[in-house]
Amino acid sequence: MEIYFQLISDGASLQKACDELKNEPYLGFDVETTDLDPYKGDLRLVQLSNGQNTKVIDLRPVGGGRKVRGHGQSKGTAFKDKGDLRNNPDLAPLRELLSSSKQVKIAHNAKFDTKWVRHHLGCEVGSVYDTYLASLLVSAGDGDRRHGLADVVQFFLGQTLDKSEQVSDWGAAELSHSQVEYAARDAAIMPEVRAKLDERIATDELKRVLTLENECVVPIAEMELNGIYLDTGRWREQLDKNKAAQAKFGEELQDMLSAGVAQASLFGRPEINLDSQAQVTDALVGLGIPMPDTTRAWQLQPLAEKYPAVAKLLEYRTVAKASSSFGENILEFIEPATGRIHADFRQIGAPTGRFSCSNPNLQQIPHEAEYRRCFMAPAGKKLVIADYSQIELRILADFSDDKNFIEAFVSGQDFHAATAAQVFGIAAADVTPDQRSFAKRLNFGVVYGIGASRFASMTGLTQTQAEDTLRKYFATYPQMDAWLRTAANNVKIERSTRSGSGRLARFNFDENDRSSLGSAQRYAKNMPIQGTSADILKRALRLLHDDIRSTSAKLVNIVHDEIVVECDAADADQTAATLESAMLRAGAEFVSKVPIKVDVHTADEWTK
DNA sequence: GTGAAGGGCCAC
DNA sequence: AAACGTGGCCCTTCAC
Repeated sequence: MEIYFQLISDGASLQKACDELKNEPYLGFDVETTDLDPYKGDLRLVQLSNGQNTKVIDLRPVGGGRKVRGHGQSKGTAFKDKGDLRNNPDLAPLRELLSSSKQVKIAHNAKFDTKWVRHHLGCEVGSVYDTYLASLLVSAGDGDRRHGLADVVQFFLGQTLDKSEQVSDWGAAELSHSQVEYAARDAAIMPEVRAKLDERIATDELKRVLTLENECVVPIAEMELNGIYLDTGRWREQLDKNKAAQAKFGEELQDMLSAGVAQASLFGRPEINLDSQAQVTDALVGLGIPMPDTTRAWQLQPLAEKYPAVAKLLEYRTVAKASSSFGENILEFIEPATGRIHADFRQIGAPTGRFSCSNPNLQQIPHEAEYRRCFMAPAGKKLVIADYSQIELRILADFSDDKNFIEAFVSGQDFHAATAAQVFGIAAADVTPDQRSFAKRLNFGVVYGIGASRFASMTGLTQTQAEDTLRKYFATYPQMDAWLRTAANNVKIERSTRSGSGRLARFNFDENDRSSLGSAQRYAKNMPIQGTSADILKRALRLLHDDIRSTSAKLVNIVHDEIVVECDAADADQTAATLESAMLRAGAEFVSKVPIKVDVHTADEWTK
């Protein structure tokens, strides 16, 4: 497939090229780089295309090479030769085109491209259409579908896209004709991909959620570039404590277990791999302990009181987990160029719309202060930390329109105590700690579709008592009960459900398999709630992004219902007000019958 | 050696 | 599969 493209490598040609494209409503947009990490590599090419007319802009970060095989050569000086690309006046037309919101830039996984433009060209991409996110939305959680550009092009256009040049050497002094053509083709195809995708987006009624997602790309790109500061001294201190505890508990456990091993050798205690469930289980059985089918903590807990070795194993597991998952490895993610951690956030990490995070996962840092206090504001800065209070329960109350549940929120009292009072039919002041605890577990469990047996085992109630408490709970909130039942029933009828923004999830279950149906039904109850919570967070991120643009505030982390912003110490109060406002406005766009509550505070450390 | 699967556990 | 939803990371075990 031959396509028309033009290679640009001087200021005059760039100006002309940008003029040609500046009235297009949509532009295919792509970049080629020498690394996946903008802090490590160079930005080599920026491609823009209206579908017919494609410009490949060579920023030529490597010195020396001036020729591109098979192409005419430009007369001017290479962009990079004039120093930092961010200040190069020859690139002004490109920056203007990219940062304009009049031309929607269509890119596949636009977070990647916008990060490079932000860091290397110093400008924010104005308006984004992400075909990767659009494809994910259309697939509605079908995990079997792939969403690479080649897969999406194949699926929506029926064309085969050759991606073999993707991993070629983009730092080469001379790019081959094949490389440049590949680069041009990836940008040139985007308008057509968007057009086809958009038809599906329209018929599946996904316009609102796609807008939500597209508007969130740049805020997330910036958050990844911002990174978060981790005090390595503090982290090492905690890590050393854990290592010492692991060694100590390991020794003690080893001693206790060896008593149950048959062949105690002449050479001393036989070594057991304490991280092997199989070996540890064998040893515990050898001690005469009746072992349950799994050795997971919740199963072992009841045995811990009677058997010291089990208690020791649980202690060991806790510190072993801490020193493996939350130890040295996290320090390796600190980027030398910034001294900060730049994790990867997947915007549609779950079909519900929740983010996922990796390398490292900043959403699973233990809640204990010993860990969180290591994530800090650098000198002269503050962290502003805000989280939605019981957002999922408020969404459930709003969606189900349950009078009593809404009342529990509107009253503004301690929410779990208020539900306890309603469920047990007593005055709020008379609620015992036990009753409040039951109500709290129920409130949380209900959004996951908890059953009586699970509730019984987590509270210590008998099956009958648990069933009775659940019955009372749902009798107190009849509209909520009805909403959840309808959600479960719709699995078989509609075979799909949606969040507040219209995010779609289709069900995949085996009609004849009860547990498969059951799990689909629990998902159907949970997805609209979890999904709307994600919608609200994403909307808040966009509103926040626009509100802090010209301030010292920077987004540094998000954890499902929490937003962490770093700013100059002097701006902390203003930032807190801005953040709270953005989150409240976002909530109000999806929830109207229940007040949204945001807890916000300012600190030097990421702690409550 | 490498990679997938299984078990376990951290977050919300 | 904890008959409670969504993720990622670490370790062992087992197949290639």
